[in-house]
Amino acid sequence: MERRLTARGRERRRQLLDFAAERFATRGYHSTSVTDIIEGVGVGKGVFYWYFSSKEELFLEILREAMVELRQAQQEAIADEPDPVHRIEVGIRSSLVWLDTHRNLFALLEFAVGEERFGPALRHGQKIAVADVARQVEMGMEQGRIRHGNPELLTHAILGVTNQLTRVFIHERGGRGSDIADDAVAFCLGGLLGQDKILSSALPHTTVR
Amino acid sequence: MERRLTARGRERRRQLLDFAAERFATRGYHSTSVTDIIEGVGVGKGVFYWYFSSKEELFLEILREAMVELRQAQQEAIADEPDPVHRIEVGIRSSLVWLDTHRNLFALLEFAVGEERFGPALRHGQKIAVADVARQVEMGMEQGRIRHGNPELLTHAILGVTNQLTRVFIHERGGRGSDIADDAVAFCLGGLLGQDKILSSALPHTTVR
Amino acid sequence: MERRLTARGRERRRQLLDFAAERFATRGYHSTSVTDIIEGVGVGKGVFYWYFSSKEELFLEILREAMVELRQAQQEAIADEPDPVHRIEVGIRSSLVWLDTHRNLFALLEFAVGEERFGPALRHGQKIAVADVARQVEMGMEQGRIRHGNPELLTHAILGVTNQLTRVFIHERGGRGSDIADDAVAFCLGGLLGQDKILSSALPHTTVR
Amino acid sequence: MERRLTARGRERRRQLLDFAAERFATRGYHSTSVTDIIEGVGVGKGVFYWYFSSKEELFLEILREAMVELRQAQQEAIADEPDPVHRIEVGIRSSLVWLDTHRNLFALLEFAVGEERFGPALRHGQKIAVADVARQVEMGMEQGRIRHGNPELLTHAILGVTNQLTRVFIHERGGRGSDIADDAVAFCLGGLLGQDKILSSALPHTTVR
DNA sequence: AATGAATGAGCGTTCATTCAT
DNA sequence: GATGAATGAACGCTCATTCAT
Repeated sequence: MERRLTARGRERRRQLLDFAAERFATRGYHSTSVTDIIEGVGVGKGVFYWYFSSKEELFLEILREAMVELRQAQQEAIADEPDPVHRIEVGIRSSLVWLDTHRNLFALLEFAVGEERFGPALRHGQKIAVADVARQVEMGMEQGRIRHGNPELLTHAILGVTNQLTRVFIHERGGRGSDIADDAVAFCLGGLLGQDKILSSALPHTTVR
Repeated sequence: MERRLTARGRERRRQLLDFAAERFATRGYHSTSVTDIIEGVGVGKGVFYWYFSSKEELFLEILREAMVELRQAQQEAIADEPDPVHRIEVGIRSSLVWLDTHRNLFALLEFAVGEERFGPALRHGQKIAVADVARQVEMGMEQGRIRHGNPELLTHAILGVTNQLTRVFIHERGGRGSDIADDAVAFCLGGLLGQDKILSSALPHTTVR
Repeated sequence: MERRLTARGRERRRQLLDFAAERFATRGYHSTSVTDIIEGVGVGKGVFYWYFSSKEELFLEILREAMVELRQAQQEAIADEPDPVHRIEVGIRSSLVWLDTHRNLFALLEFAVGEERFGPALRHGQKIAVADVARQVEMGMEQGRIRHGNPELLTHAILGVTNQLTRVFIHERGGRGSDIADDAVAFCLGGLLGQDKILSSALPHTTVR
Repeated sequence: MERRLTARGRERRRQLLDFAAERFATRGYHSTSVTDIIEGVGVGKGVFYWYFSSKEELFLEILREAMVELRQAQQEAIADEPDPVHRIEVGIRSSLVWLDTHRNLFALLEFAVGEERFGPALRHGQKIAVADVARQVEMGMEQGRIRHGNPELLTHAILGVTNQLTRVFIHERGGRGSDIADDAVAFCLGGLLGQDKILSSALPHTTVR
């Protein structure tokens, strides 16, 4: 599959990638057949397998590209920020904006989470993204700005917030990323900075079934 | 499908439901065929279609049951709690415990999120669960215990945290729900109670690409 | 694939087996598609895969049956013969007769020889058949009726003669097995009984490029 | 296809022929794609179709060359032999040696036997080879050295012996051609020279099912 | 003489669903 | 209630061949 492509070839590949991403996002991976894709692009079956070794590989390629792009957006956004807490905030905001402008890719990421096959690739990408943020969290802790805790876990909590808000308020309800950014940031920073005393589990009457 | 079932019939139905849930969770929805299920239970094809009109309906049934059970667990847990903030905390803890003891069902919920077909049913169930919690959040606001904001959005933020932590620390890494409960609660309550001043977006140099 | 079949099922299976054997023999394995077979029998695709796990398995099944049948014919033919040399002769004759009445199966065996995939099954079957004959050859040697030599090699020589004569005079030219039986037997017995002195390689002027 | 080739062109053609022969022999005709061949040689698709009109034609070309070479080896070997029986013996020996040193081509011949498409070409080549030997057999009969019979049939019997021994002892078991030559010659000459009296079919109790 | 891109019929196989018994 | 058999559309994929450059 290490194929040297001409300019025309790269263009075709892009066409397939873009059309497929759109289809996968709107119709789902399983409901989108290779035939759908090549008919949509207007080429023969062979073309598809000239550029991709399988439907699965195509999907993985889209997934990888999406994760790389999202990370780049985050990196560029925080590049000029020296303060770790600001960096986290700016990272959250830039993520929401990117996920807003690339809604179809968010749908793909959502789908991939629930699929055994794509889990590894997704976890790999997420590991990198999480490490980026966790480093800021750790720095914040060292500076006494963020309460003591497990940086990785806190990072996942942030990720959970941004993903869920994106899913519900942007993806399902068609809202704008910038509209929920303030709330997302407020909740996450509250979760990071908040004091331990708010934890009520010390109270004697708390029980869990 | 409104079928009056005998005791034996209900048992058969249960068998199919349980076996299918296990298979769907471990092997995935698409990789589990109706044939797999009926062979696993040891019955003929006709039996399957006697109890369920389609594979999809079977899955939806499992999904509905799971969501009802999760809600029941939460309701029972908070029944004795008068304080809204405590209720939220207890709700988070009971969710994590339930998701821990029903890992296979969590996998199903995860899968369903990414599938166009099961989105509506999932959103319907989630709507109810969210309304439950949002009521507590609202009450907390009225009592001045929780900072002002959109209760539904805050509830989704909580949901995002619990789901993500469950996915990563319980489902992927095989941890125990009770081990991450303190962190989840601390983050969420911090996010709910934290003051607005922590929001740094007021600072002049903050920009988002 | 260990499927309990009803009478009707066994009949269907037989239909598929017989039709496929005929097609494979006349048109070749690769040129006969699963679609050809099911259309020929007049059933749906699913039926094929209900009875056979793959086209390859179907072919192997036909192959196995053929080899078992051929061996049975030989065994029955020599059952009443006490003399090893007579047994060999009768074995040759019965083989030719069987290959004559089952020309399509001979074509399949011929094809299978040249195919990597079916080699093992074929060699397994041939091993058994060869062992049967080699035992007679050995006995003949012990009785001083057959010249000393490697029984297995001599058996393969016999096999080579019968196969080649079948291929050319029965299969290609449509002759009758009984018509060439005398010649085949004469040649093979000559090869088995002939004295060593006929080997001229001792002569000084014999050279091989 | 009657193309006037430059020296470089002939070289390319040879490269394709040799590489393809090797592949066909080791991987099989159907499992070797045109793409495999051109990638193995390191040229583009167009090159292939510049030298050969189809994959089938390429195979036929390899087949023809192999048969011509084998015949040449035999002819050269017997050139200095005046005695027909010696000629047959030397022919058998030289065949075994050639098939030993060209094992991959033997595999191709074996494959071609079972394929409808290549049968005619193979039969044509074999016809020539058989005629060569049959002439010697006939001469041997005229000289009273070989028992009376159908020269062509006896030639095919010889062919059957050499082919089967080559297949089993050289091709399958990796033995050396010269090691089985004595046995092959002994068996064949025995078959040719042996008296009619060894034919036991005259005995009253011989029956064939 | 040579290339990479494109074609598209055809392949073997799967599987949710229906049917006859 | 239950069975095994049957259906057939659809799938992902292959590959000999052709084409434009």
